Amino acid sequence: MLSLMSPKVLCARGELRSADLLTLGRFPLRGPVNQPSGESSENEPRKPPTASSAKSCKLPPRCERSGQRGRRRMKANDRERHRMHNLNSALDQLRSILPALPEDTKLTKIETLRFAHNYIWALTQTLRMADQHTADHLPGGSDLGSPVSVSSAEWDSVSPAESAEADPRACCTSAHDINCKIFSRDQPGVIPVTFYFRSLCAYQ
DNA sequence: TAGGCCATCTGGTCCT
DNA sequence: AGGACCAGATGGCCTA
Repeated sequence: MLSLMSPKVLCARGELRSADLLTLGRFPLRGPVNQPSGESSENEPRKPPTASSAKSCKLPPRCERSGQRGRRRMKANDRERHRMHNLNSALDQLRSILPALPEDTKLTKIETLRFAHNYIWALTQTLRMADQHTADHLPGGSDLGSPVSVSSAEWDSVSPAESAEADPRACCTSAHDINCKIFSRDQPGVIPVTFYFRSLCAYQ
């Protein structure tokens, strides 16, 4: 049974560390997320800012502006709003494919990007270790160039208690772990390779 | 109440 | 000229 533990790095929120593997910034996250993905409150138009909220500029506030310049500015604002909505939609799509998040939580933008980065890194490591496993166990030596031996990798969240059982080194009860089981086309069942990725500090 | 996160407005810059 | 992109500023909302 192979087991890979990321180095546990205790750090205050906001510190950036590169040592952690697949990590989430915090659990629980902010309060319940009511809107489904794609209809988040982020996309709800907010109240227009007051005149004082407009950057202290030499121009009069929007409501007082007219003419071609004002119309251009309003069009540009609309485009910018639309652009940011598209960006948020893409972030929502990214959130939706990240694994094992509690349903009532929502990653912030920066957490989403960091988690995605770490997730990709972890999947890369998964494939690498699966190849190594195949090379070690199949007759005829290594076949490091063929990741096809792995048909899927299943990711679950593991409660802190479970993870502590699975790995007595797990000591941070505030963290959730991501458990990855590698399935193989070559062998029925589960290759006994399990990763426990600490989810304590997402920052790097 | 302070701090984090966010949407929005805005002007500047670059590109087509 | 107009659109895309960016970063700064601002205020609202929410949570600890």
